[in-house]
Amino acid sequence: MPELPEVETVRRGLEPWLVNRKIKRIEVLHQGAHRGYRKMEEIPLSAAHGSRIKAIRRRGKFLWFELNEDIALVGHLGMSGQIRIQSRRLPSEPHLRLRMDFGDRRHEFRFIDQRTFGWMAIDPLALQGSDLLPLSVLDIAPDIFDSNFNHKHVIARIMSSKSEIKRVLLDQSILSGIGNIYADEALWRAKIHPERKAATLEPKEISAILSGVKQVMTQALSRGGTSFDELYVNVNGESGYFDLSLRAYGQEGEPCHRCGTLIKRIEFGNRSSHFCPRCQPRGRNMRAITNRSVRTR
DNA sequence: CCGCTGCCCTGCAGGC
DNA sequence: TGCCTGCAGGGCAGCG
Repeated sequence: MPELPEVETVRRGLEPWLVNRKIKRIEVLHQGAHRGYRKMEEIPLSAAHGSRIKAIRRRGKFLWFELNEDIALVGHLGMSGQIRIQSRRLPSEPHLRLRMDFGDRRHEFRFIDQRTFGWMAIDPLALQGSDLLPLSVLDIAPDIFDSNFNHKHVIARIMSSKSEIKRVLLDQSILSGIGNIYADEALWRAKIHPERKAATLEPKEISAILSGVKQVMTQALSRGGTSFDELYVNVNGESGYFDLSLRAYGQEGEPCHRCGTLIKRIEFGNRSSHFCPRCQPRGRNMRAITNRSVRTR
């Protein structure tokens, strides 16, 4: 599942191939790959034909190619999206959704997406402060590596939420780039229960979560950066290059690396949270709400 | 305005 | 063996 470190790895991998190159042709092989984003006016991807890619930028999990001061080609990998610089001669992948000719004799850009939650679209750029952002990114908060990231402001926003901290961490309008995996990992590092109400957290505890986020993402980035070769600019989601370092996510029934207590999995909404019941206690304020996690066994 | 649920989609694992 | 169900989870629409 591509979260910030995976998208950033893709961005870094694409830069040497695409910056200053001209988009010759984009071919959409699956309509879903170019579905209208929100109520955005749908501009055909062919509008990018002939444009030079000035820069490749990222905020949170959103990636975009800046084409000029007015327009960008924006992409989101969704859950299963992959971007590869691939030999033109290789046959189409089973879930190839879009390909782009960027003027390289031997290689082309391929967008592959099994579950089709990903998309690419032409999006007008707008000024936000000193940043040029695609319209679809205007509501996305700066991520933890962004120079606009404001630690105090984010702490205040988290504390003013009425939700559980896990939900808040997944809210891309407060702090972007975090998905289910990194949320669980950061909470494990900070020793905070995923169902703690955000408003009950001390600033110190939120700082611990934020540094957990930064640590685990930095670690993932350093590994992701070493895992791709010349042709593949993306990380292979299935290879689990980061699995070795996972302490909570997907570790149900495994002993906690700190205390040996078995990691527990609980449902929330349509998804799940993984945590150590001993290192990450609910805290007094949670006891009244539910004992669902106890009932699962 | 805010918070939460349901939904989009496909492949795969596990149960019967 | 084959069918069915549930699960994976990004983010949005729509509801209360």
